[in-house]
Amino acid sequence: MRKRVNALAEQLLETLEQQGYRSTSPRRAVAQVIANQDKHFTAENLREQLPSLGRATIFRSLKLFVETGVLCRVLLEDGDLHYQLSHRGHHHHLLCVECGSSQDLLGCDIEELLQQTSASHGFELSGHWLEVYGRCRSCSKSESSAELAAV
Amino acid sequence: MRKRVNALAEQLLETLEQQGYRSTSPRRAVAQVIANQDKHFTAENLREQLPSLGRATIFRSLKLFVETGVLCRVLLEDGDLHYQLSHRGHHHHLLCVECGSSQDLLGCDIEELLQQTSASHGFELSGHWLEVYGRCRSCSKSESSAELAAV
DNA sequence: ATCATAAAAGATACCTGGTCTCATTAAGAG
DNA sequence: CTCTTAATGAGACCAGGTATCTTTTATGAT
Ligand SMILES: [Mn+2]
Ligand SMILES: [Mn+2]
Ligand SMILES: [Zn+2]
Ligand SMILES: [Zn+2]
Repeated sequence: MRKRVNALAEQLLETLEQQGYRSTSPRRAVAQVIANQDKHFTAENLREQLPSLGRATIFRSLKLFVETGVLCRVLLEDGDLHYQLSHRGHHHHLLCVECGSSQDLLGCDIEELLQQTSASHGFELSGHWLEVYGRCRSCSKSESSAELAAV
Repeated sequence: MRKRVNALAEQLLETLEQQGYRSTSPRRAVAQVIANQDKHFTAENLREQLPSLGRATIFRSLKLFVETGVLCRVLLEDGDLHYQLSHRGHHHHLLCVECGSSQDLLGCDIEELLQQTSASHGFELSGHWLEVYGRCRSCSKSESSAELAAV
């Protein structure tokens, strides 16, 4: 599994290089860490794991990885902004309000619905932002077991 | 028109009172100002218009008006958070990226679509956040005229 | 009308997440 | 290997918002 992670980290760097950015050692370190992350994380989380990097560098590389499509931003229900490895291209997230896990919603089937609704308001659609909140499978499962136990 | 605004402002305050909050003079001032606003605005805008109020009071009353359903938050495409008089109940916004105007989208017809999609991922939907970006009727009109003119 | 009490205000310190500046370092193309 | 330019790190700064504490004020009970 370690090997896989390194492979992923290298892939992320390649994406940068392909877009003309240098592969510096801070960026390699950041790529390592985000490849290891299995949940969405904050800039602060990243900083804790890379205390030797300058703070500005952390923010700069986050921004860069977002711009190059490696990371995406995730808006939590409480308004907090997190980052997460991105499936390239437009997609949305199912965010579990219980355990904080997130699942990607790949096909964006609301686009055409939105298109219609917008048009009917004389509005020329150019984009949208959607986050979906709820309970993931395992959390709703354990909640129902808890309910049973409580009876 | 001034009379109407006052009527609106009073309505906003009544909403607070009905929910057990006191009608204080800072809150009356804030209600006046937000009733006068015809676009979404920031905490800072509010502060400029009410320089005599304490900064914390501005933020506290914004929060309160949001909680009581008088204001809603609007997430701009660049990530900025604005406030705006709210239609009560769940709704979304059509935000013009050109002129910054916003239009409410009242019927939330994506709910059932989302419900299905979530269910198919084993996800128990509890809420969502959606903002729609594009060009409003008058902006797309003037853009097409500009195009014609440029030929 | 007065009073007691709890809520709210205001000043101000603090916090989080992020940008700017500027001097220094290091990729990487030639 | 050298040169150029991008990138880094330190640190000041900024925006938006919260916490703490003391003083003020709205409101319900007398
Ligand atoms: Mn994503
Ligand atoms: Mn709204
Ligand atoms: Zn969960
Ligand atoms: Zn417009």
